[in-house]
Amino acid sequence: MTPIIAAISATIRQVPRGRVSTYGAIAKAAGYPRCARHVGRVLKEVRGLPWQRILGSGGRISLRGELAMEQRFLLEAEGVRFKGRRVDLQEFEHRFATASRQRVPDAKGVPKAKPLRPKL
DNA sequence: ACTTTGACTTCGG
DNA sequence: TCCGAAGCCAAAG
Repeated sequence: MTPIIAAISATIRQVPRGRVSTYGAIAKAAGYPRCARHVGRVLKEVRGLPWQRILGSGGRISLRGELAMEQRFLLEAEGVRFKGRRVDLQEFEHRFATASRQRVPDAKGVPKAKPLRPKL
């Protein structure tokens, strides 16, 4: 379990029944903005997560085939309503309390502090 | 150290 | 609204 996977898993678990979040929002809340793809990776690998509550940008389901149908079914079963092919995020998106924890809390000393985006 | 791999996102047409 | 391309970045091999 790498730190990023742990952080993302924990963040996903914070989304309550009847609410949803997005890959990008989870990534940001977990302290890893721009790592939306990793959220997908975690959802696939880690078992026991409320995977159905995570949607793509705009509240659209980004899965294909039967999984997509199942996701929609599960969400509607817990009270999340769809407007066409998407969920109204204004109404159902979960707001994380502490907006965003910042980065990985270093376990040891604080030796390597590299700029987040060296390249700008 | 390098390449491939995504349950992604944004932008143009 | 629906693609395609480009950008993204840690993990895995």
